[in-house]
Amino acid sequence: MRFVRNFGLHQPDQTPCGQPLPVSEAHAMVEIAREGQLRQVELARRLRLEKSSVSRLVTNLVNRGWVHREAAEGDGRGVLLLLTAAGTTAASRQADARRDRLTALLDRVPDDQRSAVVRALQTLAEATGEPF
Amino acid sequence: MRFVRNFGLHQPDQTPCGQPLPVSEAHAMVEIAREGQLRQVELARRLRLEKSSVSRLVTNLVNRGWVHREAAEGDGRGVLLLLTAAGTTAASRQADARRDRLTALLDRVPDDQRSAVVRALQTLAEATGEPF
DNA sequence: ACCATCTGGTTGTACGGTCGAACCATGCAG
DNA sequence: CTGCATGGTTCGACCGTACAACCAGATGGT
Repeated sequence: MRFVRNFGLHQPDQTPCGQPLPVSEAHAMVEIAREGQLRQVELARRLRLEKSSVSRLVTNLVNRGWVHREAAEGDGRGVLLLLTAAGTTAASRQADARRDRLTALLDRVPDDQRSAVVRALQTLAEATGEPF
Repeated sequence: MRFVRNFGLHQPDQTPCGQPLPVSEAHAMVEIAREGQLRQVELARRLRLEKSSVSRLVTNLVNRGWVHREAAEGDGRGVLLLLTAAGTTAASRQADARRDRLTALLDRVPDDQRSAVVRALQTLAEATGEPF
């Protein structure tokens, strides 16, 4: 709880890393950038959002010129998401901001605990991987 | 990011611990319960919220019958927050839910890493204690 | 003692993220 | 072919938050 508050995770309309970007959009960018291309339904699954929310979210990203919607091959219903050139640039800029912010954070934890903290967060992410 | 999503921290209108309660209200209850009494301005500082948001938030808690507003002694402007009897009950119920949820989460991390995870989160909370 | 300034709270307004439901089109199995 | 499931979109509503304007009580300098 303290970490959520202190880190600014309670305000969904801006990144804790200083980017003027809603948290969910930033997360979406990370997922799409990581995979190169992503089905919209898969994005919803990863972000734990309803498909309607994702539809809007993606529309926002498209309006920013970062994402391109494309028909998924082999399934006439699906939508495939890809980063535009501008999107790739934006994603790496955001990654930089994230890295800066996280190193600034880690600078404030004792040296001998840094790796433990990082490992702990990975462990937590895995532990929450599937509903419990 | 994965942890935030998986744990459900991205939806502010319900607790990740299953309580039908906005996250910020739950956090407020924790703070008030911990201190016994709390100045509203101090609650805003801890929750990292604007005073206007806190004013509304507290009004909600009052409407639930959980919190009692009282004039702060020694300062005619201030408001002192106290839990009602119902509020104390609710707080402990929420604490139970939180404990259950967190032990369920910890059950999914390897035994030899549990204490490390808990310690890491404490470290992170401290590291973000003051703006950086 | 007075006035300007600061501080704590409240209210009005606007914004935006999320969900659920209704709807449509496409895939799929019987 | 028919019924059901799946992927997306749009609509409506809800609610948490910030910012600005405002008020009242506190504070410090002259």
